[in-house]
Amino acid sequence: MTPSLTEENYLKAIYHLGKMSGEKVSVKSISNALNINPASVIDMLKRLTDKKLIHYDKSTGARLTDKGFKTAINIVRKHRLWEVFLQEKLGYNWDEVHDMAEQLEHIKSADLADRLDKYLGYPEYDPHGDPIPKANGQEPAHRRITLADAEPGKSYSVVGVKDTSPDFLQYVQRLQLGIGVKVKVVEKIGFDGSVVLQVSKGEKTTVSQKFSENIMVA
Amino acid sequence: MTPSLTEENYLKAIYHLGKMSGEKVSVKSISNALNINPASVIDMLKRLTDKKLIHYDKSTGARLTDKGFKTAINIVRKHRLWEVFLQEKLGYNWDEVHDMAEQLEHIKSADLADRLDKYLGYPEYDPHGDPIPKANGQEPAHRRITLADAEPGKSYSVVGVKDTSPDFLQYVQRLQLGIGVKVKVVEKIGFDGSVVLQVSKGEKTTVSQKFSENIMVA
DNA sequence: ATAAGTAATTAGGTGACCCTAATTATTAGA
DNA sequence: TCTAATAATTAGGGTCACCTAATTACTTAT
Repeated sequence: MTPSLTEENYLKAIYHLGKMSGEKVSVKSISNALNINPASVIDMLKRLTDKKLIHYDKSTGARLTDKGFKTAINIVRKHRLWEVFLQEKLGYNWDEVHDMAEQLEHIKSADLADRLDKYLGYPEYDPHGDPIPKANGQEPAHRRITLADAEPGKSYSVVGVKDTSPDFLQYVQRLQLGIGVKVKVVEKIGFDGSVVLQVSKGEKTTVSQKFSENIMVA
Repeated sequence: MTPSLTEENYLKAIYHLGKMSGEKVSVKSISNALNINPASVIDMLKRLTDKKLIHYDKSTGARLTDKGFKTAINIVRKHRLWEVFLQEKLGYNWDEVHDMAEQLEHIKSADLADRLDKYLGYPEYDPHGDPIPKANGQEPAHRRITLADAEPGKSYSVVGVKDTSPDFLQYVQRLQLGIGVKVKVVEKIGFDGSVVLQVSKGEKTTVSQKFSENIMVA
């Protein structure tokens, strides 16, 4: 049976949580990510287990099976392709595409993603700088660090963000930190981890550690 | 409250049924159109009535309220715009776009349809020859008759189809009856209503009355 | 006018997904 | 180590959107 929209969202969440922190994907973390009550999450984990899309064990958390992984990576692929479409073809901004892509990623069709991929010229990254998985499920390698881990004195290119909340994305835009924008790390303040930046030959700005941890650079 | 996906599908069905036959939209007709049990249809008609999206009365059938009409026409608009996109931009065939558009029409966004419309160059008709409602809800007028009502001896242009089942659409393609294709009505058989056609200077073919009732020409 | 068919409706379920409240495990701090 | 906090789970519901079976209301043909 093809997974329901809701099941797809759980699989995607488990995929993201599993890769972002090597740690176990707990009921709590899923509950937080999807804003769903822990009791309901347990419900769903049972169903996903029955459908052999995940393995679940209290102590090790949830892990995607092969089948579950294929489903999840496919959704991620579609999400990111649609994001590229919305930005490149329809002219949306960086911070406007997420919600629509969240819906578009669930469109079912044998080859829509592949056609879209071709139409867009086989893009490697989405507007947030995240790599777009290939049709075969392979995710292009990408070596990225956050601004928090960047070396003072060096220059980097912005390749993406971690946080995707409107608040954050709007602040990012105000700082002119688009994809591909050059950023020089002037200094790191030891006291609180703040980072002093120079954005594309402009003035110096200081951002918090929390902020810097959410900007991906390469 | 914004209507659920299911509610949207009911509204769309009521819209189509209401316009195709000036007759009343009965429980039975909705049940047939959506392949849903009459009892369930009643359920839903109650809910749609509560939400003031339709008026329902056994003797007059279901009718869309202003609010319901706006919702329905918007879905139709999105459906047809997406069909154009799938054919024009992604290279799908006439008979492949329906199922995907059926899903895409439910994507929620303040201005996605308008951006798509602009991107596609404000098309007037979708690949089936059906008119695309404008953003303000106005449907471009179009004078079309079915092949069954066409006059023997005259030539017409195919502008669309009524049926959208794969079986039908594939047969249409086999007969080379694309949008804009010229068709000469050679003769009508009185006995069973069959129609003898000549498709774009090709050979003569005979089609059933049932078939001819589903081909729109102008 | 009445019987037979068809349409509409009611009653009583079901499964998917969600919730709250209560309970049991687990983990961490004094 | 024992207690307090946190996480996981169970029990019991709720809503949406569907179903079957039974009943009631129309229509139509004789």
